[in-house]
Amino acid sequence: MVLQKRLDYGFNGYQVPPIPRATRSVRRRGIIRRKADGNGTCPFDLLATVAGKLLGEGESSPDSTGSVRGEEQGAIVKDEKVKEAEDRSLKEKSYTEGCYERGFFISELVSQAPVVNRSLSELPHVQNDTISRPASAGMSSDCSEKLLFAKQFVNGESREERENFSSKTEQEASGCGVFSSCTLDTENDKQVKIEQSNKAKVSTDKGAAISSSKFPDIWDKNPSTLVTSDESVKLSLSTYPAPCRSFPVIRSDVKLANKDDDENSGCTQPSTPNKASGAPRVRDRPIKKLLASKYWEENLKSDDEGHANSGAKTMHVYYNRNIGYKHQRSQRDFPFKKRKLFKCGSFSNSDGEMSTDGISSSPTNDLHGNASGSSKASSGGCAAAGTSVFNGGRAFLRPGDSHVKFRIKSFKVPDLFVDIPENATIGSLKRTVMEAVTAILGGGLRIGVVFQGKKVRDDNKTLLQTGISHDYKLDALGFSLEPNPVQTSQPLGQDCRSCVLPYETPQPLTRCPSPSTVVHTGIQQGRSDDHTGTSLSNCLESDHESAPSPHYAALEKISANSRALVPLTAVNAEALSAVPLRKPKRSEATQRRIRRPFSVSEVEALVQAVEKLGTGRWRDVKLRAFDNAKHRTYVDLKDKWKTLVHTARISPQQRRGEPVPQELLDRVLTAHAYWSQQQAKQQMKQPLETYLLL
DNA sequence: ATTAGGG
DNA sequence: CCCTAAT
Repeated sequence: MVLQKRLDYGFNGYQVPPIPRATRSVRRRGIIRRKADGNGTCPFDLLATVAGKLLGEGESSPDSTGSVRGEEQGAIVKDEKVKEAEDRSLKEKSYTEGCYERGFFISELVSQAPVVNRSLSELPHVQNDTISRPASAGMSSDCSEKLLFAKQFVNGESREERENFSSKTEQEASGCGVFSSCTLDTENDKQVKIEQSNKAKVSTDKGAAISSSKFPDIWDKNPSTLVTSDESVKLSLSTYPAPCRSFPVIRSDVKLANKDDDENSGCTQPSTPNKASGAPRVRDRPIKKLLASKYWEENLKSDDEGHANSGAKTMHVYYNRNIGYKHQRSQRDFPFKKRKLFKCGSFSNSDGEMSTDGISSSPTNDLHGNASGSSKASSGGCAAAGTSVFNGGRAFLRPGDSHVKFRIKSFKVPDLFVDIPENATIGSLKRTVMEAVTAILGGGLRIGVVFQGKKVRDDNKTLLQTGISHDYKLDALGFSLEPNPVQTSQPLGQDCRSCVLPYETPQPLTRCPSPSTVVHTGIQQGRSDDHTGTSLSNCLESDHESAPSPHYAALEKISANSRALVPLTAVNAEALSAVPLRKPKRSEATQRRIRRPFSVSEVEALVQAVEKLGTGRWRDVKLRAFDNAKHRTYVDLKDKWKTLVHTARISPQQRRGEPVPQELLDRVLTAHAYWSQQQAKQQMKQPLETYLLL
């Protein structure tokens, strides 16, 4: 009967009808786990929150299970697969002739071989095994012959997967590409430029190019399988140049700049759509984020003009990425719209300072008065949120004013390590960087205060006692963002205790001028700080997710009057609480995964798999065609199929996105119809059997 | 963990 | 894509 049906259908690619599997020996793999939640345990949660919001939500989801899970797990799974395969072969009973012609299978195996540049000829054992594998005895049904073939097929399949694995691991092991060089402007450059021309025209580093290894187009070679090399590029991101440094320098030379001149730069600019993702060739491979270790370096003193000062110190802190990540997650539920509102996507810093400089001079409106002046700074800060060190600050002093006012110019990003496949899209790269940065901030930050080259550890000291008065020496005060000790596995060498809480200011709509945050990418070997690499802008223009709210610029304000920072702290906390600060609450907040449109190649693979396996076996489909696409879960595949069917039914005019070849859509409809029918049949038989049993 | 469907 | 209910 089944056979008849099948023949009627005339499609010989279908394999077997869905068979309920009582037991699964193979589990998970590539399943995206979300809902990582972490509680803000750091004392400076506030700051972390702020920073996180500034950054906006991190893009990529933690779908990558990491590159570590190579061979070891692979080996395990292999066996399981074989087991399952055999297991299944014994269970599946309704087979149809057409499918089991050896030729068919063999060719299938060949065409589906996940190994990019291999053919069966190179893998004799596979072929042999596939063909000569003896059928296991113990079949009870009368379709032993069919089972035999089925088994062969299944075995072949598992073989295929084995091969898949080995090749994968191989490539994983050796596929560490390297970005050769990138360039971009340094912040210092910008600063200089800005200083020179009041116009604050900043050359963005958008041009930063990743001149690097070719982006192998694996797709072309084997479009039907989603297996690609696992070559990945590891980027070491750090501030440029070299170890991030720069403490903000409080300066008295307040400059006013044309506010509008720089508004067009940076993230407000329309970004080039990330077409790459749609292209079949560019595989949105899981991004392996190896942000395991982060280095926080800071050199004390050195103003943003590039004047290196003496007394430079460097501090390395081992930063636990996982923890940071959790926090990152927890911050993600920040209202998307909010982020959009403020088109502040970059970590740029040049703008704010220059432009507004609305020096809030009024001694009285510490909070509101500053809002105007600081707001801008905030924007700058916001941009820089993902950084570890304040880059610059400005003091606004007024005679007779016992308050010390200043503004943080920017932050710099500490070293980050990113592991990303070569064929990843720029968009994903940006996302990754964003995530890295966010992770840091999410890990909890605290502020360190450096005065005259020394860390001020005593939080109880007053500014006056410390020497920070309205007539303190300029350039003597600095701030730093430091990893939270609570989250840090390694106590910072030079622990700094002092801190200043973030000062939140009402933020008018401002934008970030130029994506100046320079991310320094270098060849990452383990976690050596290699600063020879290149830099990239990590302004995620293409992804509107980069709209941190300027609200949270970690801007501190020091009042010479306030005995200590305590009073201010209270105020700040209060101010913050008034803002949509929902992070602490929804610690388990999850972020919506980034949208990753299926490429034609993927659709092709999906269709092919479904034709063979049918609908309703998404796990198998996943394993079969998307085993290496870690970001595609079976649910995704199912959803995609759903939309594909829908797409196929609507008129071409109504379709959106990357057009799917009509041919594929036709196959979708055909397969869908077929399997729907099968399913219906299955349903029919069910009650019948039940009836017979009774 | 998977599947199926609605949102 | 997300979320859930039901397996």
